[in-house]
Amino acid sequence: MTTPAPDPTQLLKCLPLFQELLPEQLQAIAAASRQRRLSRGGMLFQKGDPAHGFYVVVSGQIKLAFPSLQGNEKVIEILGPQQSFGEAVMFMGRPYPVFAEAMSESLLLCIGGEAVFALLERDPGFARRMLAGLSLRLHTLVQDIETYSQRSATQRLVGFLLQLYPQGASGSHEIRLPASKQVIASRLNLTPETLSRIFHELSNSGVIEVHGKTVVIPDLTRLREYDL
Amino acid sequence: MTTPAPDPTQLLKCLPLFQELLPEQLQAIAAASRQRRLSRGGMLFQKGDPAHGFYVVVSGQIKLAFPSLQGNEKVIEILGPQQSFGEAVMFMGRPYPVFAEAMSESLLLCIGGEAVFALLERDPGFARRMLAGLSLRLHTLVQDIETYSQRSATQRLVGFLLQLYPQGASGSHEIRLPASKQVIASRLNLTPETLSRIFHELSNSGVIEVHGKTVVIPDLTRLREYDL
DNA sequence: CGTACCTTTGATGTGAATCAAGAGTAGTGG
DNA sequence: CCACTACTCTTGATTCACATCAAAGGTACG
Repeated sequence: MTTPAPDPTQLLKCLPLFQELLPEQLQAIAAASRQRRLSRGGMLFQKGDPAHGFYVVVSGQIKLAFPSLQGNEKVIEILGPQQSFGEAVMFMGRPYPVFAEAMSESLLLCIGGEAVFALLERDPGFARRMLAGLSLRLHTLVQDIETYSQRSATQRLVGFLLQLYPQGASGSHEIRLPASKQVIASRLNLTPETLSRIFHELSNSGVIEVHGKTVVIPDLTRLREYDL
Repeated sequence: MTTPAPDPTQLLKCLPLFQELLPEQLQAIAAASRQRRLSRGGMLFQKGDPAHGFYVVVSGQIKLAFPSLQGNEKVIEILGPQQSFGEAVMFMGRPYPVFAEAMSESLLLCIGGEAVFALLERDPGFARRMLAGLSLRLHTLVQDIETYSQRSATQRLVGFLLQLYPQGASGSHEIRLPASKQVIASRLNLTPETLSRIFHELSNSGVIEVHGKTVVIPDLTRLREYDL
């Protein structure tokens, strides 16, 4: 039933973060990492759990979110293959500020903190790549704040769709939503009802067509206009 | 008129980031840094400017914000002495995503990127502190998003006041607002009108007293209850 | 002491949440 | 293959928090 365990070294070397490491360094990291399988709905960690390392998504999808008293959680990020998370928390030796749940059958690599710290000692280039990676995330978050605070619900959705649109690809004009509309609504800080209504409006004005999880964009330029 | 230029090395060694550097390392950093004076309203950099280094506030106050078409800008952060900013952008070699403006007569240290990169090569401990510093910022931003998206205007203000409240200090019960109410409103993603009304409500219910920029908190516990 | 900017106060407007059903859609097991 | 349950998604009516508009005090400072 379960797919065969892939070689961790192979997986690691595909990550931007580890791109330029020497084989022996890769080995060291690989040795300090464990694989972790989760089925849909499985919890990787809870908010408040202590962090001993960071994670890389190999396959599947993981969502990071805040639990909420009334069960309506707030999704911070939806992570796919090749994306990593938890580095920041590891460096600070703090508990996780969010929880992580698998949205589908997922495979993860869990990389122990000690190995990273050891590598940091020896390879300044590694430090620099790590720093750059973290900076990128910071940058993204700053933009998220801009988004949340200055843009309407419609603009947020359009921005999201545009971001999903394969770079420069002018062929297909078709997007597959990466998650259920509920989850996307939460990511965009909207209720499912509102999201539904906006999809409807955009359809009516002919800017997009929605068929289940498929969104067709007949005129990219026109959609972009909503993005201000 | 201008205060005498202080010794950059003295300033640097007070910063958490540079706390444990060797004197010669401090020298190197100091050599690569320039001082920068700004008067109230002076611009340090604009959104979109290229980043060649990062900044440390020595004295005064700097605000980081997004420009906005209609002139109503969105304040991301208000930075005081000892705080630094721009590291993330420097590592990515990207232009600044926000602009920086002095809110009062300010003195800054501008630290060149090359010196930092060089130090990174030699001192893994420095790398680690840098990483931790950046991680902390990331953490804060994630919390900011939680704040913006899940909390009411009143809760945001109370949270802000609580954060301003000197740690554990049970003596004074008195806070000085670090900026004009306008600016604070923006930082909390509110209009000045709304902020004013909330201050009024909180005063009426006796949880706080407001006198200009001074806020008195007669009962800390009661204020905390608003914070949920 | 006057001009320019903060801050307050009141009246009104609105985007999105909430509440409340209903309509698909998808797995489950007989 | 067809109910049976359980979601996810839509649609409409209503509400509410906060923004916007407008105008009047306050305060700071050249």
